[in-house]
Formats: sequence, structure tokens, C-alpha cells
Amino acid sequence: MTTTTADFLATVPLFAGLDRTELQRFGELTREKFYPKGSVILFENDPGDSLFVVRQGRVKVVLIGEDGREVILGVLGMSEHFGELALIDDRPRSAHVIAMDDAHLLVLRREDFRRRVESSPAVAWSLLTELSRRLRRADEKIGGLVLLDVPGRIARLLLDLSEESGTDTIEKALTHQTIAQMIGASRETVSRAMKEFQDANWVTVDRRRITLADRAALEQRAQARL
Amino acid sequence: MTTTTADFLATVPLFAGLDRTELQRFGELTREKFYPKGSVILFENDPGDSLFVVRQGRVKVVLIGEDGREVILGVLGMSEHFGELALIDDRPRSAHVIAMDDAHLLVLRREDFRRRVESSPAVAWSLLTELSRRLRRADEKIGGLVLLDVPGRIARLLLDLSEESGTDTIEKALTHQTIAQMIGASRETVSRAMKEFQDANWVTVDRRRITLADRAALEQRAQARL
DNA sequence: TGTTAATTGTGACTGCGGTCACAGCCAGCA
DNA sequence: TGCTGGCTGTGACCGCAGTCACAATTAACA
Repeated sequence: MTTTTADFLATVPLFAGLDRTELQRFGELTREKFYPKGSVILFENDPGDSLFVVRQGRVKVVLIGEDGREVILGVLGMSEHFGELALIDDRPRSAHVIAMDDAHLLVLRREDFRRRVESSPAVAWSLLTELSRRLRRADEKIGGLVLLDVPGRIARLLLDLSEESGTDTIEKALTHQTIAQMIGASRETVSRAMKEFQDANWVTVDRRRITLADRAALEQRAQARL
Repeated sequence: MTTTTADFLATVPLFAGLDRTELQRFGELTREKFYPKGSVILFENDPGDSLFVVRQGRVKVVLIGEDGREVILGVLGMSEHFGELALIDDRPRSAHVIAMDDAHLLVLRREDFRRRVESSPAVAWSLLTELSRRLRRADEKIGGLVLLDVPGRIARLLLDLSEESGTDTIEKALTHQTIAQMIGASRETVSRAMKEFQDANWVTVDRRRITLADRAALEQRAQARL
């Protein structure tokens, strides 16, 4: 079992650069946790002292307005991690994290993690790289929210998702509701825009599987940048 | 002159934890640059291999839409730094940076900086802390853009600015135009909202110096979060 | 496979906030 | 100290997208 955990950790970008022995030791510091679909893994404003790595399932990072509206900051899947901010700066959790499927997570406690980061420049560097990537994405998202209309934001989201899957097809099976929360729009508006995209033959949708048919047109639609 | 540079570096949070000798050596790796008000310090999408520290003046980090509209991601002043993302992940610049005043900057080249980060855990940790802070801010901003109306976003901005200055007064002398670009709104709407805030006696404005008179009311207005 | 729940499609209505167009105003500098 | 350019205040107008209300469709699972 411990071996399996170490094998899994080897697939996590954050731990790239650690050798087998280190992964093994790391694996032993890990606790396993299971969360049913829909359950809240951590709450905004809670004090936090653990880092989570997704082993199975998907989780969403969300802000929730006082009226109950959700903003999805990110969706994380296998081998991705969350909860590191509170470990780095000792501040409370910046958002809620909710299981989108039954999820299997590995949990690392602050001190174990910090020791690793401090003793291993490779891990520290991975973490810097990862935070950089997120910061770029966050800034792009801010730009998109201000500069693009809803169809433009959807077009960009679709291009991003296809890029991260490496193909023209998005398997993730996102509902319009979820897409809406990812781009800051209403479900109905997403519905209408997706319809337009299909009518224009920019995308085809089959059982929630979205295929990009005219990447150029989508890129055009998503371009508000110079 | 070199001594002065080292003294200055000592005031930069990023370099907290370095001792005098190290600061001194660091200072020697530094070039000085001057940019007149309005000049572009770096362009989005350019390859980048330097880190900048603001010694004097203010700079704005902006995205520019193809129609010319600007989104201000941040305003940086003395002892703050920018340009580290491209150093960490070797990707192109994520935004433009423009001098808001005549600006005096210190420039560090990638390799010198990397060597420092890799050899000094204290600097690596400062950098992680700083990126965490920015990521939290960016996520909050995304939440604000989606969940708050324009007056709400202004209220939150004012509270943030007053917090970072430590007093009830914001000296920064921001124009409505600048505020508008910071919160993703039009100049006219900001004008109207600021008027309302003044009529309600939530703030007073004298020669672009904004004083918060009723913090509680502003907090109320900015609260979309549970 | 039938029943129920979740998701999607669409029309009607509304309002926030963007744009345009000026009219004062302040402020720096020549 | 007057002139010029940037900043601010305000009205008129309008369009994107949110909300509400259903109907139609699809997925989940017993």
C-alpha cells in the first residue's frame, strides 16, 4: 500500500525531482481521506494546516456569495493539489473546496510539508512554478471578465480546456451551470451562447462531450487582447 | 552609491533575511534604470529575463484590450517588485508595466536572481509568500468582479487601499479613470458612485485625498461574501 | 425499463452599467 | 495670471445579460 502511494506521488508534478527513497518517506507522512460527491473538503476562512493532493475524482475551488451564488475559481483533478497557500503564509483558507465526484485525497500536514520544501530546492522550485502558473491564469481570468462578453469568455474557456487535454475534444462533461460559474455568467446565457456556437459549427456537442470544430473562429471570438 | 543600494535592498521584503554582506553583493549585481512618466517598462508577450524593484515612483501592471481599454492588475510602489513570473517559469511577460510617475528602478538579471533563490531558502520563502499574497488578491478580485456591482467593488477597493496605508486616509491620489480601470468599470459610473458615497457621508474627498468616514457602511456595501 | 431528478432550451421582461455628449473645474506651467 | 489640458459631474440613451417561468429533453438509478 505504501509502495502504491509512493508510485502515485511520483506522478505529481509538485514532487518531480524527488528520488524513490524520498518519495517513499514522503508517502509515509501522508494520510488518506475520502470525501463523497458534494461534500465540503474545506471552508473559506477556516484556519488550515494541510496540503491536499487529489488521487481520484475532481474537486472545485469556489467562492460563495452571501446570496448563495458560486464562483468557481478552478477545477482540480488527478495529481493536482490545493491548500498550499495557507501552508505558505499561515493565513486562513481563501476559498471553499468541494468534491465534484467521490474523491480520494492524500493529506500532508504543514510541518512535514514545510520541512520538505525547505530542505529540497527542487520542491520549492516546483511550487514557485505552480504558483506562477496559477497567477498567470488568475490574471488572464480577470482580464477576460473585464474585456470579454459572455460568448467570448466561453470561447476562451473552451480553448483552455482543449489545450489542457491536448486534443480538440473536451471530455470533462461540464454542465452549463458549471461553465456559467467558471466564467461568471448565468446558466441561461451559457445555454444560448453554446447554441450559437453549435449553429455556427464552431463546436459540436454529443452527450456533454464538446469537440472544437473551428478553433480559429473561437480564437477570434475570444480575442480582446492586442 | 553601492552602499545606498544595499541599504535600499534591506527595505525590500523579498530580501528580508539576507545579511549585510549578502545585500552588498546583491547590490553589485544590480543595474539602475530610469523611466519617464507614461513610458512602457515592459510589454506583454515579450520574452523577459529580468526582475525589477521599484526604488522611486509608481508603476501599473496592465492588460490592454484590442480596443485599447486598459485593465489595471496592480499598482506597485516603493520596495515592491515585478517581473518575477517570467524568471520563474521562463514564459513571456504576462502583462504590460507602465510608469505612472517618473520611476527609478533596480534591475536584476535572471541568472543572478535564480542563483540567489536557489542558494538562499529565505529568499525562496519570501518569494513564495509574496506569490501567495498575490494569488489571494487575484482570487478575491475575480470574486468581486462576479459577485459585486460597481459601487460594491469601489467600496472594497477603498477598504483595501486604506488597509494597506494603515490609516483612514488614502493619499494615493487616484483619478476616477484609474479607479475605473482597477475595478473593471467606466469612469462615469465611478464618478456617480463616488458622489453617492460622499452624499451618504461614507467618505470625504478633498483634492483627491479620500478619507473613509463610515467604514462599517462601506464594509456592508462590499459584502457579497458569506 | 419506468420513474424521478437533473439538465437544457426559450421567450418575456428588466435593469445595471456602458457609451456619447457636453458643461464646469481645477491645476500646472508658460 | 491667464491658458490649456486633464479631470469630474450629469443627462440621455441603449444593449448585454440577468432573472423568472416553463417546457422539453436527457441522465440516473431503482
